[in-house]
Amino acid sequence: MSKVRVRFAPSPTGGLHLGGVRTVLFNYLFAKHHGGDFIVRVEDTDQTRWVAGAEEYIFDCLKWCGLEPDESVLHGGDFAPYRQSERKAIYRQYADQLIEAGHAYYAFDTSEELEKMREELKAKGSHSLQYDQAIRMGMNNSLRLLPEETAALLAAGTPYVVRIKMPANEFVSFTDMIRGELSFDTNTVDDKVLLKADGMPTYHLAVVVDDFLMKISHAFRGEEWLPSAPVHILLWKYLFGLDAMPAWAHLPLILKPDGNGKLSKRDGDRLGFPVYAMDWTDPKTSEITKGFKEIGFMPQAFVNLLAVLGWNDGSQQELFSIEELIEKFSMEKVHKGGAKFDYEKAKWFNHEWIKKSAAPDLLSLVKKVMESNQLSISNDDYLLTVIELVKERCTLLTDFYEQGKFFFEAPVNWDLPSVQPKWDAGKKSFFESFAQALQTVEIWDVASIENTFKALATEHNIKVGELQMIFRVMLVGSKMGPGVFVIAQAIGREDSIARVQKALQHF
RNA sequence: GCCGCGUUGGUCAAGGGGUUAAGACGCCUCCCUUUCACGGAGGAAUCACGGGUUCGAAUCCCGUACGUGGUACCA
Repeated sequence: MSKVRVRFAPSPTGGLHLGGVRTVLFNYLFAKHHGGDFIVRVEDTDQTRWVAGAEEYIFDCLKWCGLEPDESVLHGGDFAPYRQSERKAIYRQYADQLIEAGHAYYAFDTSEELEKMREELKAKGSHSLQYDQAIRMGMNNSLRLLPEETAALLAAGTPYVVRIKMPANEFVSFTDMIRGELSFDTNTVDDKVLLKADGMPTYHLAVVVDDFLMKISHAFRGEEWLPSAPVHILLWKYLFGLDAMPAWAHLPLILKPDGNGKLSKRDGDRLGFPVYAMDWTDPKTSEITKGFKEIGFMPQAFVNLLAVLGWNDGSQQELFSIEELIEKFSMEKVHKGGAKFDYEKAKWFNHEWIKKSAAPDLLSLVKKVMESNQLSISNDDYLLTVIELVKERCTLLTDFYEQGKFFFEAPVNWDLPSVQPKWDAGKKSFFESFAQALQTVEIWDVASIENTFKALATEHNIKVGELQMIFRVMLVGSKMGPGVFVIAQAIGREDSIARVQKALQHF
């Protein structure tokens, strides 16, 4: 087998959807598993849908995910250009070739005429509203027109498109790596537009031409492309021969969690979770759509959760590093059916990744979180200690602020409702003595602080438990966080004493 | 409407003729911790339906239902 080469072909029309990232991921994993190349080709043939900044944003997302292409607009490569708008001239000759061979034709129908045609079909109660063999001889195209008429129209500069001429009574079949043998009746497929009036190819032509020219060995895309697969297969047959055609796999869709249909950005807004990989700002409306990155996901977790949405290796393993995924991934194990996205499970993956990450690997990420909350970090070693102490209770990276801020700042208000019912003169006197005792603790560590605390409690004849809760609220402000004595040790002697004394004035 | 694809607990899923039908998320109970998590022990909950084939179907076949995608000079 020749070298494995796969491509992801986004169109720069907006934010990068989770389903898009998963398509990237499956492409990437397959390529790397087989020692092949991963190519990103920008499909910007629709100028009306082009959005400023979208292309750059897509590459930023891939970078964040760690799924870097071997070849692309950004990375270069032997098959440049990688932007279809820059390849415009290439497609025309293949369209001409198809026309000459009788596999395609010129169509001069205006959009009004097309609309009228569909209206009429509908009125007649037709089952199909397609531009197909049933109606094409009644339309304004080179199939019906005399050659002279066509030539005259072309000479006059009449706008036209090129359509594929779907053959009658044929079955187009191919093997899908996920679904197996698939077969389509050409009678049910329409004469798709190949070249638009502006001279740009549609997806149908461009994907076939570029996959050939770029020596793509395996073509993976979403399930929504299945119905037009016969068009692509036929184009391969007419243009380059079926032997050169890449192997296909149509990936299952990612569905909305609650009801029906493909997951969309709207569902995220509605249900309160991100759908895009990173924050996306609409250049027209300046509206920001939240991304997984900014919400607090680790890229490893994001990649992990996407990988197991529609794929698993048959074992019970759920946590995979990218290296393990590359090793274990196989297209045959990808499911046929779509999967509903479950944000709760997504968060669980992130939680697991935070727990299993070593503090130094979390350092810069957590530092950013702290700093974006106006908490400046001057001591990395101290932050490392804090990370180690609180990471198991952080589901999102952004949780590190709530879970860790009291290590840096004394509380300004306290959970008084929990303290006051238990607060009395005896407790007050205990803490006064305790603050003093802390001055003289010789070695400032957990055991010494705890021993001092407990000995003093016994002396004052008060139950240790109640005292501990109050001590916690003094240090933290609320009933949360790691062990109290661990916190005391971490924040240090001066700070611990100061917090107790300050609390004493407010309780 | 027409064409295609799909269907194992609420969700992700293993299992591809004989299983008490794994596991995970979430939920509930308990233990640990006089905090919150982590961790641990339990629990409720599933093969869409109807026909075949077979000694035996979650597994194979056919229907039906439901879901979903396409049906653009969008990708």
